Amino acid sequence: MQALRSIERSGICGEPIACVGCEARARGVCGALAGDQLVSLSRVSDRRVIRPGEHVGRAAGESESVSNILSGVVSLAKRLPDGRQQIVGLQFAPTLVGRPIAGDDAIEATAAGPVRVCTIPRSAFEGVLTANQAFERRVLSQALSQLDETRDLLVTLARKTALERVATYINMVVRHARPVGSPGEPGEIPLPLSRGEMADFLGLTIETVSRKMTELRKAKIVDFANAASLRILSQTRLDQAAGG
Amino acid sequence: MQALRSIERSGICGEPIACVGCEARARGVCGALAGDQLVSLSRVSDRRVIRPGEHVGRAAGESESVSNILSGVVSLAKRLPDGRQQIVGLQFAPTLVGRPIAGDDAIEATAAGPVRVCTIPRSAFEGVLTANQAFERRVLSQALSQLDETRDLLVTLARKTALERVATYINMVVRHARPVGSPGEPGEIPLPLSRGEMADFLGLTIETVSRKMTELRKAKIVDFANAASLRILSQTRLDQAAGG
DNA sequence: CGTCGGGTTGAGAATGGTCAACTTCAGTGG
DNA sequence: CCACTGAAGTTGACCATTCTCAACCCGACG
Repeated sequence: MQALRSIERSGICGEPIACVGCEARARGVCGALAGDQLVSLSRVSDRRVIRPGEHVGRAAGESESVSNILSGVVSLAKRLPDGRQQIVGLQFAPTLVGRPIAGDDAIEATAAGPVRVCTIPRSAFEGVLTANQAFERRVLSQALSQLDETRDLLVTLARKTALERVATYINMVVRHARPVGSPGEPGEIPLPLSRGEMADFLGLTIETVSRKMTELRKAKIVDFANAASLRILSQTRLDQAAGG
Repeated sequence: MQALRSIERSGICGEPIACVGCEARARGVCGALAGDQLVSLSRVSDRRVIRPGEHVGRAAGESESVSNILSGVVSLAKRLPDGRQQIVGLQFAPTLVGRPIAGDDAIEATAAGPVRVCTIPRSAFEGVLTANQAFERRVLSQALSQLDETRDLLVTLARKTALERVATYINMVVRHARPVGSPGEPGEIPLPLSRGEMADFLGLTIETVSRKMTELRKAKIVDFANAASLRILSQTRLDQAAGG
């Protein structure tokens, strides 16, 4: 969780050094920012690395904040009073974690694997939200995308079989692993979640996830030597197994 | 689907007649509008009544639009290629139905019971979104609320038992039936969804919903003469049955 | 009075959960 | 280098919840 704060500017056009080449600037909400706004935001923002299993945005009693994911995967989990829990979303770079505007939440954002984030106090974030309408539009757009994704996940959990859910998850990871143009068959794809986290995400148990992974392997749809990565043997049949 | 278009203004302060006393104006996104903006929006908006089972916002080959629910309940459903379907959200007044900004959707918004809406062409809606930042903020806020609700539903479907889901649904209806201050034990509460729709919403089958309703009745937690409404006998035990 | 849609109830099947044993592998210390 | 340990993963046997299929009920409506 080392703080890499940088408030220097790069020489050329006044863009803060921390923001040069940043994923959030290229494709995330910060793309709407320039000049003074970017500089003043970068002055209060804080780049850090979150270790696997640590919470995002609640580092050591600090106040409410919003974080931009720069790399890695963050899981959002909710918990029922009796302890049952469910991962309600996985977020990849470059998306926002944390409430952009006030509201009760009770969501746990946890780093699945190492995650780099750029954290901004919520007060500062809200300031930019109000000062820059293009920024607010991007936040709205991102919220709507997350709504869509959450609804898709809802259908998956409510209507798909265990095998379909596992296949759907693998497909989801594959889509994020190959950023844009998809080369036919890549090599080993790292799985960001452990079996237990997959179970939490897919509304299953560890045992069922394990069984269905084995089933996919025995059906020669995927193959893997270790549990944490795999290789797609037939994308077609994987899509089929994912059931839409 | 009668069109009740009204572009007249009320005498007093220039508020369009159609907007006087409107739910969407009191608590919905239109609360951010006044004067000319409200007038010009009301000029292109269209109040109509949607009959049960009809789709919202796709009336007879019209272009893309956004609708504000004035009264009634709208269900949002997604469908898998093989026909399995799932209701991914229920929306009550005064919330927006339809994509505020572009994006692919494939969601079916259907009236569950009679619904009154105020429909606005998306182009006009986007115009207001850009012209009035308070309006955009309300849209963002509503999107975030929907995200929260969808995540709650996700946990319910992924982790709760059939009985808990049915009880959770009843509680949800109760909360919307008693708008604000809840008088202890009200009378008959109408259930907006049929058993089949409840099943689609809760990720169950009609038979299981029916059985669990019976179970709740036999346990004297609720009571009902007809299938379409019920009476709460013990809110405490209902909360308990809903499991958080 | 018959039919139709929606709802309820029952019996049996099946999917996924539970509990428990076992394997694998990384890390540790002899 | 090897044995030990603990965490993560796999596999198996059994069980429970929910689904499937089918019959039946009931009220609305012709």
